[in-house]
Amino acid sequence: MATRRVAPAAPEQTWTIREIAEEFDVTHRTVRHYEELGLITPERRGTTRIYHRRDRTRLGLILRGKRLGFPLEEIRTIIDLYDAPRGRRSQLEYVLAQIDERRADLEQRRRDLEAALTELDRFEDRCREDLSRHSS
Amino acid sequence: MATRRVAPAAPEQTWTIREIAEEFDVTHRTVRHYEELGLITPERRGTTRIYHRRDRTRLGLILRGKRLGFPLEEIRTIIDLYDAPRGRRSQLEYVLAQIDERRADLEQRRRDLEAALTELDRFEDRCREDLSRHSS
DNA sequence: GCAGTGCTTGACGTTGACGTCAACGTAAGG
DNA sequence: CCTTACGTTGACGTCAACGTCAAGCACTGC
Repeated sequence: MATRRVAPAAPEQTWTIREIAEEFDVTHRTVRHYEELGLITPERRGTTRIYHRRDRTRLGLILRGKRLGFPLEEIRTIIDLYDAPRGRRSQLEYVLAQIDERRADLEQRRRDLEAALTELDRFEDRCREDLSRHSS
Repeated sequence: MATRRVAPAAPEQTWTIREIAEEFDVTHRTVRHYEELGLITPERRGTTRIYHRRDRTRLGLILRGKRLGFPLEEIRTIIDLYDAPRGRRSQLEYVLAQIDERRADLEQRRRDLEAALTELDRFEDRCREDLSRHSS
């Protein structure tokens, strides 16, 4: 495998709490709450929080997890999984087992989702039939 | 369309609160809570609650909605939609509009879900690569 | 007839996920 | 130098979704 060339230390872009909060359409209180629970750990310049791309990525994962109905504690274990050490074989196997659990969970949700959409479609068909009878 | 023959008033099966709670693997307190919020309205024989097939169907919808991460109040508006009066044309059109909103919501969740599953797959691939390097 | 067992209604407690102050630090502009 | 804007840390409030008693009725079996 070819070795990658590293960019010459471009001054990485950072964000303030207000900026990422507005960008993701949450309040700064929400962002701080996630930090209290250990879901994001922004850099500190003195006392001020500095957010990097990594933090933005994590915030995106958190909010998607929320839209899917996962509790924050569970979300933490999930995104921590992506950053978990995978050096030793046993660690890797643990991570792979966790992945399987996660997938099973997500696939259950997918089944629920497909069922809900199917029912919704059938219901719409019935309504449209009723509507056409009105017109005739 | 042919008229349907109605079954000769078979003694419809009913359930007690304990029975449906166990069947759906929730506590009776949960079932009562859903009733307090108006999500199910079991028959009353004296003071005792009697659950019919209709209530079981609704409970199933509620729990699926929960697995998909919907709040109970929203779930109520959804399942009420299925029982909403659709006699007048305006009512039908309202219901159809609601259906569209619901579908948009569900499809957003589906996108989130697919994205999460795709990322999980890619992550598993990386882990399996690491693992194979261990073995070599 | 009385003890269980199951069902009932309150009423209060708890947990998760933030909202909402209050009180203060700090860097920039007028 | 003083205001203004944005940042910070507590601490407490709130709302949803139940859990957890307590206390009582109603039928069943012995």
